[in-house]
Amino acid sequence: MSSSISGKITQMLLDMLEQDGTTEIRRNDLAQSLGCVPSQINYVISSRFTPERGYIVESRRGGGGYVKITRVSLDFPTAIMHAVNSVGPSIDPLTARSCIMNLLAGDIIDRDAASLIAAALDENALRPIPYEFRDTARASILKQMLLAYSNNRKG
Amino acid sequence: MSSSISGKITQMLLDMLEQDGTTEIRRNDLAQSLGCVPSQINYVISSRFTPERGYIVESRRGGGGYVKITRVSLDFPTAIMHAVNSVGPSIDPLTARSCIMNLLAGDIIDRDAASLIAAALDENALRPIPYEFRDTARASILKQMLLAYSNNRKG
DNA sequence: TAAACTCAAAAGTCAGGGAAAGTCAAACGA
DNA sequence: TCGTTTGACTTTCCCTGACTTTTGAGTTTA
Repeated sequence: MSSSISGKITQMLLDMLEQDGTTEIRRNDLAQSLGCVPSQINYVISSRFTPERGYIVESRRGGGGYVKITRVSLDFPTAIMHAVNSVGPSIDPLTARSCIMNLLAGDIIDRDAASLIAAALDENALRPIPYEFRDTARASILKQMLLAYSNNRKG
Repeated sequence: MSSSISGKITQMLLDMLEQDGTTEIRRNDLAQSLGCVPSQINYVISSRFTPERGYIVESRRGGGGYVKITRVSLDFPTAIMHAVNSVGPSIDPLTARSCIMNLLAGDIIDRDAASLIAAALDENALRPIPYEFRDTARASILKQMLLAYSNNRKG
């Protein structure tokens, strides 16, 4: 498992996250120090530090660029994480709506959040997206928002 | 972020604005004291202190020239409408982000809302959308969310 | 004296080069 | 097969310097 380079990268990132659940790296430096090509960092991040596993990833290109990984706090996340994992890669408007309503009804999210999430996932908001991509986009947005909400609830 | 010179300039200007929402600088002096070329001040201003992000910039050339930056603060409905109208049909990730941050800084939206909106507009969330539609989708989603937030506050 | 004429001191513009991360598809391997 | 590894190419952002434009002040001229 960690005999592979990807395993080592994963372990290293996990170690860095151990401190306070967040870490900021320079992609090229990390690749350098681990003896791999920079793009392999992307591979590891996109295959292991996904929303489903409770991570938020931010980055910036150009001079002074960085990649920042944040682990969502696992304080009261189980319901949220359950929702995130149950969404799957694609979700239609009606299912999305009832997912939100369920979370609201279960007091997992508050009314303001429900309203914002519903707005973002609405067909009107997603109209500029070609039809065949809408449901996957909706799923992705929903997961990111739930994760952000969960992350915010740590204080 | 402030590892780059542009970041330092940005921070410095933000600090100056902190006082009373306005600041007047001598471009050359500021550049001198920060160890950069004068035109970099223009770069920072034109990329970060735009009307879209809630700032107005005035200046004069020649002897006794200056650059003046003012942060506009508006009441809730006006600010929301201004934001919605200033977005246009398309918006890139960075501009979207600072639009949100500006609303947050002006106490127009709260921290939870800012975090949720930011998550929905993040490149990660919008990744399933083909590149050429992303910015228009982002703009559409942003407007819908702001409108929803606005409606929620009234009712 | 008033209009016209320098002139230097500011700020603005722009294009190009460099640095850093992202993308993608092909090759590879257990 | 399916996950890994690689590297060529793209995109974004930062930084610089040469060149342009504007402005106010001082000087000259009718």
